[in-house]
Amino acid sequence: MNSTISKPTIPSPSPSHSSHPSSLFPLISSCKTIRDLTQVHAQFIKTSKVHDPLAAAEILRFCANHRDLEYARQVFDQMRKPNCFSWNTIIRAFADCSADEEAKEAALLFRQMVFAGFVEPNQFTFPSVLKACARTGDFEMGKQIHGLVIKYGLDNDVFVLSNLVRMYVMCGAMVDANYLFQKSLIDFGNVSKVGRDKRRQEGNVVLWNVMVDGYVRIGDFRAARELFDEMPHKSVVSWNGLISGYAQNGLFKEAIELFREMQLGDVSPNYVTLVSVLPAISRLGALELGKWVHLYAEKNKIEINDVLGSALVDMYSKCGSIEKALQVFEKLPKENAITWNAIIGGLAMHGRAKDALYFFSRMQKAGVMPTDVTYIGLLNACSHGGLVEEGRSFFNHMVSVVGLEPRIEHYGCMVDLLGRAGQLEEAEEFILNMPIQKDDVIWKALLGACKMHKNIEIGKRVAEILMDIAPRDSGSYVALSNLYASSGNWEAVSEVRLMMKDMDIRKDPGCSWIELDGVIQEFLVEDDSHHRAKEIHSMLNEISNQLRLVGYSPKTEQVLLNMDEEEKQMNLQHHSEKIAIAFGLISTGPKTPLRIVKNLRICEDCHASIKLISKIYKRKIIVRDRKRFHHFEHGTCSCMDYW
DNA sequence: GCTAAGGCGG
Repeated sequence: MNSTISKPTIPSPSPSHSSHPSSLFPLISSCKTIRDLTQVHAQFIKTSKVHDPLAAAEILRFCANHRDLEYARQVFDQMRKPNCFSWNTIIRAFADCSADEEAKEAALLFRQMVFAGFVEPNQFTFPSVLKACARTGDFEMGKQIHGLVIKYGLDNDVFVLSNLVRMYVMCGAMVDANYLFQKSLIDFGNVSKVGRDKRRQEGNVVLWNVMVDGYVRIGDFRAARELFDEMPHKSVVSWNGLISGYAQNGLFKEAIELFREMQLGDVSPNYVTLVSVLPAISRLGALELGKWVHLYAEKNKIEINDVLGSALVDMYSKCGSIEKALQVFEKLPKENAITWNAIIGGLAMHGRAKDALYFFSRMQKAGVMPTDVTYIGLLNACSHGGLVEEGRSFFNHMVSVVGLEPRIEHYGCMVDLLGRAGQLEEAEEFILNMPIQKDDVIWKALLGACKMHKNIEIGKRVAEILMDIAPRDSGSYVALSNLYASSGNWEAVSEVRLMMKDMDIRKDPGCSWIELDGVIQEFLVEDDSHHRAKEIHSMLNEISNQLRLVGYSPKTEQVLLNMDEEEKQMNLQHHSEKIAIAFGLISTGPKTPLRIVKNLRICEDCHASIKLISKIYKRKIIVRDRKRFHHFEHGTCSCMDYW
């Protein structure tokens, strides 16, 4: 199956960006920090200006914008008769906060406002309080507020309505949301009637967006897409919402496909579009498209700030271009840990352990506090570089110096680190002693290490645990089977195979892809569905002859099945990464580097043969497997055969 | 004065 990626034609820039409302109080607008504000506030108290509701509200707003809710609350509590404006500001301040506690406070404030009865909530109050209900998922309160909306006759306000729909969506009440959505469409009449009213149409788009988002949230992508396609008018947010929805739910191809489709229409991608689509590009390793996005940002004067920049760094790393990632990184503002995490993780993935450690020291010098994700990158770097002692000390550093609670991921990294280095007993010990709930992933890390070091004793033990806690997962069966196969215990192999058959558990099919001229070409294991299958097949034969000529003998230990030697060799020859490479060789000019992405880990035979292929055909071959990169050149691999 | 979309991870 192929999916097409757009050709790099860069459209013209889109006008954007909002303007800041000017303040009635120049003293307040000249404030930069809360400290500045306290001085102005003091002066306002002295001059009694603080009793001007507008002035007080602006102070309130400033605190809210600077996330100093405590101060905002004080200012609010000192108001003798807060008007509707002030209530709205304080409620909004709490509702905007991402924490549940604050959202609850917003709802509480709203109750007080209604019960006090001095001022009535208006169309500006409801969006905020509904947002708070949405955040806490307070369906009961949400319904009550819906009642109040009707009581105050605000159920035809697009802002209020879209927040009501959103509240239902976030409370998981899609039926209610949809009912309200349909009803409002009817109430508004069709689009041609409201088309003249720009504001209303915009509100209408939000309503649609919120509904599409709702279906995305409940994972109903078919309904989301249907609604999206039916939209009478799409804004850039409509596109961004679905693109990011796809990308965040593992539907990378769909995300990219939609991004491509967007370019055919009249809505131009903006900053958020790029940030949303980049993770999908990264995951698929679609370097050409990634470069296009980078160029688009530059041509359209979209600021490459830390957020977009980190996404680009990650994209270049995951698409095999660590040098380009480093280039982008150096131009970024570096006060944010995520930016550092992206480059450290990237270096780790490319096996450049020492560089990753060096960047960490730079990060510390820059005074940026590492986060738990930083340590995942560092531990990965140590793991791929065989730096066991360094890894241990990073783990300790994280806990005792930085005071971060290690999460299951960090334990996973440690097990991987110890396991890869052959310290299997210690790795097992480490798991047994960890203070938090063990999951399947952590045992799988150990099982992988057992397979790597052919330790059947521990391997069996781990596999049994795994089959108990994740009985439907093919990974543990395959790993166990490989473990037995590597020691030639074919009887045990077929036992595992039988078990899998009985339980109808299938091995995840190996799959590799290569991007050529903007098209992602995907190959499954033993794939002969490609329109150039014949040429690919003869190239595969040629490769295997060439390999034999230089004295290569296939490493058949990892083949799952008990087949005769010839069959096994044929089986290996048809691994998806080899097919992708054969296709790459016949489809590109001499010396063009080949970039392959594989969904699983690369097998030993493929690794050894690709080293030789890079020498025989004088090609740089960059393979990204499930865990990391392998740069093959002149017969060697950047992983130094340690992966 | 109010609504919709966002980067790093075993």
